[in-house]
Amino acid sequence: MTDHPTRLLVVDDDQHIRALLTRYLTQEGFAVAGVEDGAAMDEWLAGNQADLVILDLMLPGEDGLSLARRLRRESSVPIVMLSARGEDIDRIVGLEVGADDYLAKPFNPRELLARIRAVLRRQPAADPPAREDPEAPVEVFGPFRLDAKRRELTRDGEPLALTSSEFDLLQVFLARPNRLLNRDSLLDLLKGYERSPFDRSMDVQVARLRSKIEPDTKHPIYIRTVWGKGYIFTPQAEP
Amino acid sequence: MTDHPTRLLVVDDDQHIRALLTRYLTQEGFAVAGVEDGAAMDEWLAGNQADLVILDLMLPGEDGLSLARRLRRESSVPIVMLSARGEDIDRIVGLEVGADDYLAKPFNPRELLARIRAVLRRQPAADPPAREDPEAPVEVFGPFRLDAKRRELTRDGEPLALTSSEFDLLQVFLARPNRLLNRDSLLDLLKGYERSPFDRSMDVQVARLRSKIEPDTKHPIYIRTVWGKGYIFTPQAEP
DNA sequence: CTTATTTTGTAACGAAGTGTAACGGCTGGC
DNA sequence: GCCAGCCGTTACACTTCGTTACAAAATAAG
Repeated sequence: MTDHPTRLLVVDDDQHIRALLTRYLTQEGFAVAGVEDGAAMDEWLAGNQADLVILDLMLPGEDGLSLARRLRRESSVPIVMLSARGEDIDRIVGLEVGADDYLAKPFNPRELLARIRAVLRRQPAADPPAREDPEAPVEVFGPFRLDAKRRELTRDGEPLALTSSEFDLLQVFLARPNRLLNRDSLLDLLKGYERSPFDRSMDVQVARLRSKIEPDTKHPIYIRTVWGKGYIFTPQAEP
Repeated sequence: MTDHPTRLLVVDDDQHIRALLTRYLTQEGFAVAGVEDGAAMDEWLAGNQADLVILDLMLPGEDGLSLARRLRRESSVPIVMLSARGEDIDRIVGLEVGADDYLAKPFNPRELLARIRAVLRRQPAADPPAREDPEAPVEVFGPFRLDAKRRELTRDGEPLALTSSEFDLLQVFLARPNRLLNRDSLLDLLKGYERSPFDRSMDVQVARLRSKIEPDTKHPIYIRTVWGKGYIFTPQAEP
């Protein structure tokens, strides 16, 4: 679970609307920043991070549609668009551009709030692997090559089928090489919830992953057990 | 149906009126720009396109009548004239010059709105040539090429028939590359309604789309499943 | 060293999630 | 009205993954 308030960025050239939204949404528990156009948005995002962007369609300079496309290309931050147009055709335009929801002006702030919450709720809360690696989408260890974007693992170039959670687990290990990871941490990282006393699911997951990547599961070289403590992932040099 | 808001240009030297009209007409769903005289109008039109021009009769420098004549000479954009003088003679002169309608100050914004709509309705969408959008609505992934405007998909140049909802789905994916999209979001984006607990329609739609674009549906490379979460679209580099 | 206790590995089971073929209601063209 | 095609629903097979049970391994106790 996050330990900071959800950060919203409002991009609208109307000072009045920015003030209104900032006041209202702050009051609802969000951290709200407001900027007036795309250039200011870029500047703000260079130094800050948003959990959701509220984007006006009509902006001076680069317009909202174009901004949304740009945002989408470089991040997966949820977008809610505001627009004066409310017809169905607009919904499609919004979709094409990659917005998550769409609201026609004039709007009821309560409705905007509801949509923001709905979008955030739908946002897969705990996808640790997805935000694990903003930089390096491809990791190599031994004969393996893991592509985070495509969620694909290959050994010597041959694709090796992992299930979703096996992949997530491997990614968590890969991001923390040579580090002891206990079962509680792993479960928290992967599922986002507390581990109950007799939960063995991590053991089983580790066993399943080992069976796919270890040359000899009896003597694992990648994922080693530290008795009474947890597991350590040790990437091997290429053979 | 147009795929952008109707763009209005207000030419009036009174800052107050420009602000009023901009606010009011924006709220009614138009994209509104305001300039204060003929020179500014020319400048604006050099870089933008208007679907209708609202022109004050009394202007500093070149007056509204003259502007209307010039506009008429070089384009067929509809013109609504505003004037402080409300006599019949002016009305006739305004129309004679080529304006499409005429309104005396002080006017009720609602009436202006009604006249704008009436003029636009009369205008038989006769401007397809002028309407080319700067954004290329064409996306490329792998051997595919998706043209949003024509709603066409081609593979290696060969047209590939998609149904309209398959096309919509692909478009939604394409606008959100490398991003986990759960079934709730997809259904909301595509159909606009909540997903009921056992709704499998997205699964079926995804299967149908896969069968048309994936080389091997057993091992999809474009639309991958994340078990328990949703789908991720990963555009591949060109082969 | 022998035995008891704790921890781990893994096979097996079953609930839940997913792929997809088949069915049928609906719509739009003729 | 007929036909074709679209698409939501359903059914069923298959996959995934948490749980459980039990054996093996590691450690602690005697």
